[in-house]
Amino acid sequence: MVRRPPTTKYVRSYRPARAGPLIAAAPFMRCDSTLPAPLLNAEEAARLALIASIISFPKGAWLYHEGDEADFVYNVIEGEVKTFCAFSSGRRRVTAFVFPGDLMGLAGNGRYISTAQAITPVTAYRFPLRSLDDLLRSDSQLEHRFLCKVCHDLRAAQSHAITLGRRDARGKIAMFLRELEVNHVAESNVARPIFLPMTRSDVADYLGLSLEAVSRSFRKLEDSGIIRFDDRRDVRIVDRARFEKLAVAL
Amino acid sequence: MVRRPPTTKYVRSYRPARAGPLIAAAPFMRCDSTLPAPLLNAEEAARLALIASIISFPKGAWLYHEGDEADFVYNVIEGEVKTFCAFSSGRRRVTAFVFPGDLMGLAGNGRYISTAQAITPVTAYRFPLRSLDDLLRSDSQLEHRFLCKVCHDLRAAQSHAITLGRRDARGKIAMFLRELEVNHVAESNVARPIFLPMTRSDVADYLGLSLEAVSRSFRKLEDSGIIRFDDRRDVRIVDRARFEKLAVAL
DNA sequence: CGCTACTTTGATATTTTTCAATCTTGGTGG
DNA sequence: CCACCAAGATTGAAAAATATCAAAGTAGCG
Repeated sequence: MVRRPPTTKYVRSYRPARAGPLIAAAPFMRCDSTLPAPLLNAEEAARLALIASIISFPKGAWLYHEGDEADFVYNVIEGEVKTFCAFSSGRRRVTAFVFPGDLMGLAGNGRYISTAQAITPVTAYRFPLRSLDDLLRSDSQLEHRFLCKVCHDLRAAQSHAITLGRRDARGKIAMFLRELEVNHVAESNVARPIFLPMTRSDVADYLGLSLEAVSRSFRKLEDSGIIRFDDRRDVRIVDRARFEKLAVAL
Repeated sequence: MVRRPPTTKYVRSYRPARAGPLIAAAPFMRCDSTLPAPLLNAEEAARLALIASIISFPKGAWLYHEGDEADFVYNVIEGEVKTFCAFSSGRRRVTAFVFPGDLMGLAGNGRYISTAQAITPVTAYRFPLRSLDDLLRSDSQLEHRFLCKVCHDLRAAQSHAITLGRRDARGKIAMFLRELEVNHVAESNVARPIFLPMTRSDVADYLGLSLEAVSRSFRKLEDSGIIRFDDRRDVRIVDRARFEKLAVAL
């Protein structure tokens, strides 16, 4: 029933631009900032790089499929990915948007629990699960970093669940925008519009709304003067105070 | 604004009935079963027990509060706990129900991200975060177990998000019941009614519904002959086929 | 045995989903 | 370089569902 295009393979063998994987997460223990920060130091990244290859995917490519044997874990370097579950009704539920610094494919117990598709051209480190498992078992320090990252992702998933629990479309959209914004801030401190690499339909599947509701909510927010679209993919928060009032979990 | 009863402290210093903590999770790597299974062997449990104390809480007690310094991690031995976020509107969102074999309090980055309250009398192992962190750093094997467990919880949180994404109350209820049922099966293979330790209001806050919608959905399912209540807290699946049709993510 | 907290049930109002049609935009190829 | 095409996005009107408000019914606990 579910269409299953083959997993796209585009191994590029160029040299890493960086010393190694960048894994971002808010720290596990007490710390000043709650913002995601690079988790690995140069040496740790280098150890990881030894088992990694770099792989690139064009926009729309499938990285892996729900139910497939989980052979690889990915660490996104550039671009954005969505992970989703597709149901027999044709409906989809997006479980996460994956950004640079994030891990993907780790959550499967032997098999991937969701399908991953590139929503922009993507470059990522790819770790054979087998090698990664061996490495982590023998490298306690590195394993601790992974534990931090997964805890971070768990928090993010719970936060997503809180967003989904809201019953007003505009509130969901506001919380979603703020989530994206935090990501931006983490990347650079420049105040720039929030970039929406995903389609309205993806947003709908992520927030548990119809795509029409997403479209209408964006419009209402813009008409109220709370946000402003530069174009369909770039939004600015115009009225911060009212925006925050909406985005505060209700 | 938010009422904040003091964290209840009832340290009981009896000897553990078991050799040590029981942490349940579906395995990380490929494996036959996807059901949660005990993750620790006797030796691992013993090592953990060295830094643990056993603590008991009466029904309704607060284990910790959102925003508090995260000093302890808990492993539930008996009883059930809910973790939730309370908002200024007085509304609550239940992020998880915690059962025996589960971990709690691990996800905070220095501070707890939710409030934990016992919904039945609870007994739990309590690990000082500081000691646990030291132990995990020095005990790679044990750390790997924790990584498995957190991955498991991440999957569970994403599954929760999928449930929340549904727009029909009955479907949400069905998925919720199945989630509880899997938990039961893991505990023992006996076919017995599904026990609902939480209130309808808790269920509503977990599923993003009003408590009236929860009540009505239960009734509709019972009137349709799909489920049957022995009493308000014990449900049986009467018509498995139709139940599964509902519970399949739509 | 009575109180209190939790549940159920009913009627109404609000929202969103659906269904359908139109409009944009980005990409392709002539 | 421009026109065309297809996927994505918007908008409108009607229908369905849940939220809300209000009141009455249960059950558990001391």
